[in-house]
Amino acid sequence: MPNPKQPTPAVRAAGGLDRLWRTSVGEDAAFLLARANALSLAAASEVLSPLGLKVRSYSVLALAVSAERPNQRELSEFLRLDPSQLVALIDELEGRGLVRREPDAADRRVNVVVATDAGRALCADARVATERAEAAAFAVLGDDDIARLKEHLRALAGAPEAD
Amino acid sequence: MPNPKQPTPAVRAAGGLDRLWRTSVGEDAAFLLARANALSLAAASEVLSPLGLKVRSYSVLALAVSAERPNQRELSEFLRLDPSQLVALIDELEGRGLVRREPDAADRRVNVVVATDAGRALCADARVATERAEAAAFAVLGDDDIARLKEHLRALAGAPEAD
DNA sequence: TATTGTTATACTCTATAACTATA
DNA sequence: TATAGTTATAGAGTATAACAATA
Repeated sequence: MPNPKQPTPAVRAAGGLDRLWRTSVGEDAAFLLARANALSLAAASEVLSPLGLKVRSYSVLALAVSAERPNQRELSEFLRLDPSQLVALIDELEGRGLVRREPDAADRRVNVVVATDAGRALCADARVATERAEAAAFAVLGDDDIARLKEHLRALAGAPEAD
Repeated sequence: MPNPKQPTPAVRAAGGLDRLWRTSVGEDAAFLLARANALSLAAASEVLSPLGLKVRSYSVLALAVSAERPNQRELSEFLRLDPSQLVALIDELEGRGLVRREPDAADRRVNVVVATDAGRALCADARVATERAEAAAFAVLGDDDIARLKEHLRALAGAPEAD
């Protein structure tokens, strides 16, 4: 139901939601962050769904496509998901032929997760779709503001400083 | 497990997570937003837990404390929660004597949710705690940056323009 | 007939612990 | 003995539909 419609009668009768935006909650950075995230997540989910991907599986796929050859433990820490959750995500992607587990030669316990050609193709499509959705979701801000916002979020998210 | 520790051996052997930050995922605004939100959420949850509150119940309580006298439908739309979820949240707060349902005189179907004295007191404590936690979580940014970030997030979150 | 709040239910995430195979 | 990946399971969170009271 978290899908927005027009306000219901009981809300309009009370004067609309703007009233509530003026409370302390509407000033709370954590609340704003949560809301912005929910909207961005919903936008991404919507365009990924026709491709058979969720935000989670897309982020795994995108990392598997990269040249960095991440192993499961790295994906787990980077995405802040439990290793057991990654198993399920990778199982599904592997079952669809989008991704492959390659045992590391140096340490045969670790699996490197790499994308197949099909995975690369799908990921490219998904990337176009999400970038378009993201642009729409962030359209209320100007380009400079978006750039600054991303810098700030990178800092909050704990990204390494350098460049 | 989403609780951070020091990197595991398999991660350090691969060169640390900074590699993965340099992929396209590390540039994705939606990913950054999700990560920043997860960290802020975890920080808030941690300080609210000793007060017997979760982020959800705290936001309901904070709105009930406000002078705006929100009804359940307004809370539902503002917090983007299904009405049925609010029932459970309010049931719990009411059971603890923090909140009261007051039937609206004009339309007896609607319940206005108002905080009790105990609810106000607890909310005040919770607000101090979360503000402190928030300050710590955002400490990597300067005051000006935080102010600008909040403006941007307000815009993304769909807050009304005026002031 | 429509709407508010409620109940019931199924489904998806998330968290936890125990297991295996390698080291 | 410790770690990577796996399995199994229980809990929290989420979405959906149907219901009673009121409009």
